Order: sequence, then structure tokens, then C-alpha cells
Amino acid sequence: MTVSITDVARAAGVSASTVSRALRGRPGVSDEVRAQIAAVAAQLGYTASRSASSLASGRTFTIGVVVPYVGRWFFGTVLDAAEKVFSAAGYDVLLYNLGSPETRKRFFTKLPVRKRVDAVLSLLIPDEEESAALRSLGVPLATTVGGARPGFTVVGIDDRAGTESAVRHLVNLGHRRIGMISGSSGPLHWTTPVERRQAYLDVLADAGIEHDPALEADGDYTVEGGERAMTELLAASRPPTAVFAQSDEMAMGALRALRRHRLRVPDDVSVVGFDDHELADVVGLTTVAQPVAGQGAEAARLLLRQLDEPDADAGQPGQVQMPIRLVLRETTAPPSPRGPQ
Amino acid sequence: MTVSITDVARAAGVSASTVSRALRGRPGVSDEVRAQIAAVAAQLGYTASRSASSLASGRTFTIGVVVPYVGRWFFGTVLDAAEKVFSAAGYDVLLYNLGSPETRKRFFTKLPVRKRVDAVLSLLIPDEEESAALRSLGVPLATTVGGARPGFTVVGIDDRAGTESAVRHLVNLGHRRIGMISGSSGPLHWTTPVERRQAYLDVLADAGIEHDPALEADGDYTVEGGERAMTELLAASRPPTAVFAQSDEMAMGALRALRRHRLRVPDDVSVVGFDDHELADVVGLTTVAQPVAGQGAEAARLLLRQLDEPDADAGQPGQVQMPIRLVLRETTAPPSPRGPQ
DNA sequence: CTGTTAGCGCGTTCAC
DNA sequence: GTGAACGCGCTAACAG
Repeated sequence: MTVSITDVARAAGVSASTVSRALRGRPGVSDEVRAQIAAVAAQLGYTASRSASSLASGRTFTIGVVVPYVGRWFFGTVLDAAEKVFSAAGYDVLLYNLGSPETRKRFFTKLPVRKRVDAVLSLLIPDEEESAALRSLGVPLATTVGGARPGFTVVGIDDRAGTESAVRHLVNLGHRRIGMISGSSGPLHWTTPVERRQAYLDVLADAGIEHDPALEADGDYTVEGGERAMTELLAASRPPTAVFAQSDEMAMGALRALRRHRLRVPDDVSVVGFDDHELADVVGLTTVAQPVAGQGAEAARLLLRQLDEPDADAGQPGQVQMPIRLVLRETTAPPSPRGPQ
Repeated sequence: MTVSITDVARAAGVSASTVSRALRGRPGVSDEVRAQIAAVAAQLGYTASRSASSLASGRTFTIGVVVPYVGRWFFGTVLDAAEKVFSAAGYDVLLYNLGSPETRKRFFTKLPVRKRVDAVLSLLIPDEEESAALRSLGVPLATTVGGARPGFTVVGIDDRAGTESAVRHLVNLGHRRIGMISGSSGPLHWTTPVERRQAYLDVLADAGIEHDPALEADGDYTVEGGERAMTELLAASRPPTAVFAQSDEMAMGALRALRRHRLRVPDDVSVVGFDDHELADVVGLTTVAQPVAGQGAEAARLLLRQLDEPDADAGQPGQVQMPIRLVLRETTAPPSPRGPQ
């Protein structure tokens, strides 16, 4: 029922090898024979079995993409962009959604991608052990999150510069009590929250503002977490007049908490996010914009390039830094003279 | 460099077939031999080549998932849930992101999934030709969008009932000029907008409200489209006092347009959405909630069941309808006595 | 319970 | 330019 290469060969009156060469555009086939084979193949609806061709050639024409949570806007957007680049180049995408610690562990111990992919794009930060597991695959590796790591091409942004622009904006508006909602509950090797926190502290110090630990709360990178964190900050003896959230989703959670506390934004409290989520504009959120889709596409392109030029084998994979910029909208303003309450 | 089944066989002092049987949990291997083989395999870091085993067995343990746009919340969420079910059952997911007409066409003509997947979950609505192409794969098919179609298991919701609850809510609040932002620019075979529109018309008729075509606008299922559509509706000679948007994203666009026109929600205009987007709560949007992740998970489960019981082969695939409910939040209220302007 | 023998469908030498 | 052999790594049928 399923048509194989020999069916095409028979129908075209040639051998299987000629069909193989003809269809893949390899030299050594006369133009007329090639055209005739193409016609027969099309008419029969023939597609080479990927399993068989992978087995024979060693190439899978498949890229593994590892994601912590596809449903989250950031990852969905990166994946979307990366997939487009891969598919345009004739590669399929095998998706691994590693939300829970169990699935994650199972993935890295069993490594189902072994012998199945030509390269891996990881949108989650592998720890040392996980990195080693991926490296053992012997295929090009890339990531769009976290800092430099041996064996990985990394496409990222300048987290410190982004954070600095956001926090400095608040300082310039006249805020002195500036809170932060971080996403620090993640794994220790996850550098982004660390970088952003350090930049936050640096700007405060630079402005001569004393750091108050009561003004930091963990938002877990989710809307709900951001809401909880904001509620926590509001419960401080001296609540902040402005808040920097390390992601837009947490910032939106903060907005919700503020609304529930009947506090006005930005009159009572200013809020800045990070990402420029597609809906940031809807809620008027001031935020640090980063090219999310751009990072996915760029990482995909770099991966494909490594696949095309195996000579870059020896050299360390590259690092690319994409531009960021502060987008001013409606959630920031000078502090109210009478404070948040 | 890559360890094969014969390496394991040699190291364990048995034959390749015994290794195969042992590792896949097939009967006919003594417990001690099985344990020993497992140990050797683990120590060598052996994983069976999917290509080779698919070629030999005919099963790929891979599911193809076809999506119009992974980055969109709805699809990302469905995919996320479905992937979890598939991977828990030992299946990998091949993702096809068919945003543009060209990629879509290429996919359905070349059918790269042929001989590569055991089943297909389609999150986009295939037209007749595309459906036929998928059916020609000879594998179980499912979808979570659109109405019944031959050969497909469909998991969906009652679009009419959902719409009715939303529009009726507006009627009950006292609105008479109720606009609709639809997503009708899609392909003709896409039944959802049609169903929702009909339900909208029915409720109006039922309430003795004359339908005004100037109160309908197309929002293209996007935030920007929703904003444009709302702007259009506001330009009508007698603008609506309430609007039903066929998706939350369009509703959010409408909210943005209203804010730009300095109109208050719900005081000047009420807005109801559809979906219960994860951020609907953040903006206080009243909406028709549907179990998005639930539909993805259910469709995945039904697909796996068909894979387990090929005897259901002859019977028509099932249809499942998931529950919906109206979630009242802060964007709806009785009409202002003096109208929107 | 275990080993042997055949392919699965294709790509890749080699000959011709 | 083209065809015949061989092998990729594994599973399935058959022996024993």
C-alpha cells in the first residue's frame, strides 16, 4: 500500500539507485531520465522513508528542540521562529516539552534524541550534567537562554544592560523605593535572574539608594507568582513606589495585585517589565523589549550553518548578542508625593 | 562511536534479538538475563536507533502535530497538553508549524510525515483536499478545532452554546446595540466563526433586537485585528454599547482601542471575549471559558487509544464535546444611559 | 528461553 | 550515465 523506491524504479523502468540519485538532485543522471522519474514519483505519490534514508545515510534531517513549557509566550514565540527557519531548510522539528522535573530527568537520562536528530536547540538551561549529556550526542548544540556554556552556540541579550535601563528609568523618575520581582526560584545555573538582580543592585548603589531586602520577592516567572510577589511587597512596612519585574508576565501579575489593592498605576505605583510580551501593549506596560522571535530564528540559522560547514567543528561555537531597548508606555510615572498608601 | 545493539549483545554474551526482546520488555527472556542486559545497556549508554527500529517494525512511536501558529496562546497551550500525554506514553512529537500559505501547501503536497508518524493531531482546519491528503497517510487522525469531518476524531466545544451565553449575558444587562468582532477572514471551511455568528444572530433575534450589519467587524483572531475592528465599530453612526469578541485576543485589542478613544470599560462599552486566555484575568475580561489544555490532552488520549486498539479501525472516529462556562469579570455592566459617547 | 535467518527501504560504493 | 551488490541497526519469524 505504501509506495517504495523500487515501485518507482519499476514504473520508470530504471533501477532504485537511479531513482535515489534523481530525486535527490545528485549528479550522474541524464536530464530526461531525471524528469521522467520525477514525474513517475509525483504521480505515485512517493516520498522517501525518512527512517530508511536516515539509517542508510546517517543524517536524519531532524532537529530536536527542547523547551521547558511550550505554552508560555516566550518559548512559543522562540519555537515558532526557529521552526520556520528549520522547515524552510528541509528539516523537521522534534519537540520535547520538559515541564516537570520527572520528564526532564527522563529526557536527559534516556536521551530519546540519540541517533534521531542532527542538532539540538535547547530553550531551557541545562545544568552541567545535562549539558554533558547533550554534548555526548555529538551534534551541534545551541541555546537562546542563559549565559555561555562549552559546546553551545548561544544567542542572547545583554541582561544587565536591559535591567539597568529599566531600573535607571525608575530612578530618573524620582523613585527611591524600588522593588524587584524576580524569577530566582529556578535552578542555580540559570544565570538570567542573577544577572538581572546584580544590575538592579548596581543601579541602586549607583544612585546612592540603600538596598532593602524587603523590597525583593520571587515571582516564579508566572502571572500568579507575580501577583503573589507584589502582594508580598505591598505588605512591607514601607512598600515600594515602583517595581521592576524580571518578566512581563510577572509584571502583569503585579498589575493585577495592585488593582485588587485598589492602587492606581502609575499614580500610586510604577511598574516596569521585561520582554515586551505581545500583550504588554494592551495593558500599557512599560518594558524592556527583546527580540524574542529574532533570537529563535538566529539560533536556528547558526545551527544550520554548523550543519553545513562541519569544518567549523574544532572552533568554539559562537555567541551572539541581540539588541534590547526600553519601551515607555503607561505604567511608569514619578512617585506620588504621599506614597503608595 | 555510537553503540549499537550488537555491541550490547557482545558485551552481554547474548544475541542481538535477545537484547531487543529484553530491552523492550517482550516475553521470552529470563529475568536474570534481562537484568544483566539492562545493566550492560545502561553502562554502555545504549539507546535503540529509532530509524532502524521503525524501519524494521513499521511503528515510529512518533506523532505528527500540525499547528497554524505555535506562538499563539491557544495553540501553544493545546500543544503543551497534548505533548505531555504523548511523551508520557513514550511517543515523540514532530511539530509542523504551518503559518503561511506556502508552508501549508508544501506540507500537504509533499506530506513529510508520510512513513514518519503513527498518528496526526491537526490543530488547524484542513480543507477537503488537505483532509484527503491526511487520510491517505492511513493513520489515526484527530483535531481540536472545527466541526465533524470524516476520518477525524474531533474534540471540541459547543460554540453556539458558548456564544449564546455571552451574548445573552449582554442582552440581560440591558444592551440593545451589541456589536461582534469576528474572526471570519479565515478559510471557508473553518466552521467556528460561522457557528458563533449564527448563535449571535439567534440571540439577537430571540431578544427582538434588529440586526445591524454595521455592528459586525472582522478582527482576524489577533490583538491588532481586534483593535482595528473595534475602531471600525466606534466609527458607526450609532456605535455599540457592548461588544462580543470571538476570541480573547481580539477582545484585548478592542480594550486597547477603547482606551485609546478614552472610553471607559464597562461604563461606556461592555466587552465579552471567548477562550479565557491566561491573561484574561489580568485585564479583568469577562469571557467564555473553554478547556484549552483539556482539549489537547483529550485529543491526544483518544489518538493513543486508537493506536492501542486497531480493532476500532472500522468504526467512525468519535467526537467529544468539552464543557464551557461564562466567566464574569469586570468588562461588562449595564449600558450607560447616555450611550457610548 | 534463546540464537539464526531474513528482510524493513534506502544510500552508497563499485562495476559496467 | 546506469545497475548490482552491500550494509545501515533493528525487529520478526522460525528453529532449536
